[in-house]
Amino acid sequence: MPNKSSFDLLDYQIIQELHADVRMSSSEIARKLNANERTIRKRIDRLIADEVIRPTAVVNPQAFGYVTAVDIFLDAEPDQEDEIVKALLSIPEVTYFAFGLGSREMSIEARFKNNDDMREFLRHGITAIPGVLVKGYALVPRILRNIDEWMPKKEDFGLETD
Amino acid sequence: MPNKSSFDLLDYQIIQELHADVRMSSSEIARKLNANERTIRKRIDRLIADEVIRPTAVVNPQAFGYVTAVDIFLDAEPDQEDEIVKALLSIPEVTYFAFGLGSREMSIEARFKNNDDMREFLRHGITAIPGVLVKGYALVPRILRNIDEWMPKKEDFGLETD
DNA sequence: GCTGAAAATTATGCATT
DNA sequence: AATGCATAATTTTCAGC
Repeated sequence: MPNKSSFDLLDYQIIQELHADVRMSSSEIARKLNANERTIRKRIDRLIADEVIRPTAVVNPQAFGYVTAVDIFLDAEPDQEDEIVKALLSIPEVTYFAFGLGSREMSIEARFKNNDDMREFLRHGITAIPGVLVKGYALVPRILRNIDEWMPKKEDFGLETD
Repeated sequence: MPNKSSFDLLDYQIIQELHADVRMSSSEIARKLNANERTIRKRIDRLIADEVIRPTAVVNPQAFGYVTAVDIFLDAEPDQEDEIVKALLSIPEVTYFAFGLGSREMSIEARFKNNDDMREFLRHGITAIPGVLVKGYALVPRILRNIDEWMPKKEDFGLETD
């Protein structure tokens, strides 16, 4: 079956390199991949412009003392969805925020420096938002992988597996 | 109350700039912050060495056709924890993986290109791992924030709020 | 821990295929 | 879409404060 992916081997290799070290210079990538520096740069620019990759500095919450994480499952009043979304996104402790299937379902992950802060948030922080009900929550003692560590498969670039 | 944060205003500003655009040159950051380029570079190197920030290219699953996400809650046989962790981390579709409170509890988030792939994973992919039981799962139609977008508060740098 | 100055490296703009 | 070339900008190295 022919693959009509819009990416090729060079894209795959560039993304691999940038994923491992986004500060690597285009010249060095070009050297490693036996390609022209100008070509590499244009590819990188296009990958960024097309929002295929987003170069950023991911901040480690633990370095700032945020050692506790909790997943919170919410029931949100549909009439106030816009306000609720806005309120949740404005909370700095919220590190993840997603909609569930039903129009009322939302889930967040939040980080805290200690159990008191977490408890305070669960009891007074989150419930202070009008239209929000905490359906349940679960402590998350250890996170082993996050989206920023994700990489597509080789096949996603229209390439055969090794 | 005096704050004994190990970070200062300059660190805060540097992280802000890099978070917004990690490709920004040290020279440009220095210009924006009225600091010396050498100073900025050393600060950046230290922030990276101390694992406060991790410069990377976050890959957008949607750009590769991964349009569906599902949260899966697992019951894992404690005796086989090591093997299960290894197996889960080796699955490319898994974009999030965390332990729950109990020694048996794990949760993952996985991405798929379509519902068939997701269903296949739920019915045969995940359950093929010895010692793993799917307790439940929930579709995630839309994700509004992820950890890579997180930034500490100004107070976390030992600074007053505006 | 911060800064200076020269050398090496890299990025950019323009043109060509 | 990829590349060569000249110029501008940045990073690096070594040093001193």
